[in-house]
Amino acid sequence: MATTTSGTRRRVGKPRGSYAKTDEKRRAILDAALEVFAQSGYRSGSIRDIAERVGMSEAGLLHHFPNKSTLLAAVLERRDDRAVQFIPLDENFGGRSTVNGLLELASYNASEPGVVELYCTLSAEGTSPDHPAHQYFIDRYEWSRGMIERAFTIIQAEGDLRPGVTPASAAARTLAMMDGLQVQWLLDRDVLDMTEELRNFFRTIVSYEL
Amino acid sequence: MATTTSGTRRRVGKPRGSYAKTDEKRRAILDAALEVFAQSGYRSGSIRDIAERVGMSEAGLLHHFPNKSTLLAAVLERRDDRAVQFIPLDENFGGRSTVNGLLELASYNASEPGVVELYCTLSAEGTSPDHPAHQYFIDRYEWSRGMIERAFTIIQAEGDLRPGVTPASAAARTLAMMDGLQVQWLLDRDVLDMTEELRNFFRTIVSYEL
DNA sequence: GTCTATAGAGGGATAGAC
DNA sequence: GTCTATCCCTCTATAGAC
Repeated sequence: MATTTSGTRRRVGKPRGSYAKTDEKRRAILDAALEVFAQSGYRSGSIRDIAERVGMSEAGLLHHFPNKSTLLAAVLERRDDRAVQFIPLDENFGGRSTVNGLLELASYNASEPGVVELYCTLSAEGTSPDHPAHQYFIDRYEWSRGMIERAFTIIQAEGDLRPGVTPASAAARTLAMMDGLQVQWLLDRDVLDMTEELRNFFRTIVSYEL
Repeated sequence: MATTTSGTRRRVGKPRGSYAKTDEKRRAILDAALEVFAQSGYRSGSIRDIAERVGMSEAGLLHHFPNKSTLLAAVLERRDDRAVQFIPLDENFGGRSTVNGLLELASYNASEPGVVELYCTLSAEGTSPDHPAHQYFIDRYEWSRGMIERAFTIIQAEGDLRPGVTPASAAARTLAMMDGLQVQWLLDRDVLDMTEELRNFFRTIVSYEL
């Protein structure tokens, strides 16, 4: 096999080193796009703004990404594993490790306001059926709920889920709590400690010490 | 006192009846604006779209509201008491009645997707400091947290708050839960019962039967 | 790979006629 | 109170030069 495809780029018959600058540009564009989409949302965020931040023209930017929605998809794809990396998913997947991972994620989020803004803004915007990221968010929530539900099921089997709590309900409520805390935190970062409140929430769900 | 001011309108020296049609138009505009701002947000929602829905020109609409942000303020002001009406605020304010009121509010919300969309979309958009509704949402959350905190303080005094739960934390988390459930509900209305999940949440906060 | 130029759509707001 | 006409801005995307 002589061809490798990475996204839409083709790297056939040329030395890799000559693409270093292109990849750097792409990364710079994605960083700027994250900022802009986070602050203005997708619909109101402009390619012009992104291009300015990265120091190039709109046409220059569109050489790397054919259009705006492709750029959004690339931003989401790039940041997607961010959350997942906090949770051991393979054979090390466990109940308590997932809960701890979510707490660490909340803590990490508090250090990256831009990313919090991005997901908060885009998930609300993305509730519209005609939004380019609509299906992305549907899939993302479905997957996350399932993952967290499995974690709580394990905790329940260990006898550490509080009476009356079901794994499915607790999973949906965990995501809701994380999302909702972010809104209040973005409005006023001093009014609320996201990690501490998420921990308080978990204390009402599981019976072991946290 | 010969003058009455209602918003920016002045009704001096003319019979009230002659304004019935104007008020009707204003209401129609506000209804359309709610739909548009709910579906597209403030920044991407257009006066043009709102005017079309109400069957008039942009200039005609702008006769009633001088500009776009004034229109947004009017939409928010009009729908603001919606939530408050579910909670007895005067001398009848109480712990359990507030919790019940919030459950009824969640139930009402599920029957008015447009209003849920509006607040979900705008509160996320409004986290930006330059958004015209930014301060509105800061004030709104602060007021709501205080109100709910007072309710939980009463419940605590009655010995019905679960051990380890503080009124302030429970208040912030109650709002977070309501907001977060709405996002998931808007993405897929069959995946989740907002009222039931809010009730499940309250069960982890208070110790009396719900 | 990046630019200029431009097309073509859509937006907020104002002036002035009726 | 509502309209048409208009101004001037912003936006995405494409064509084609370099």
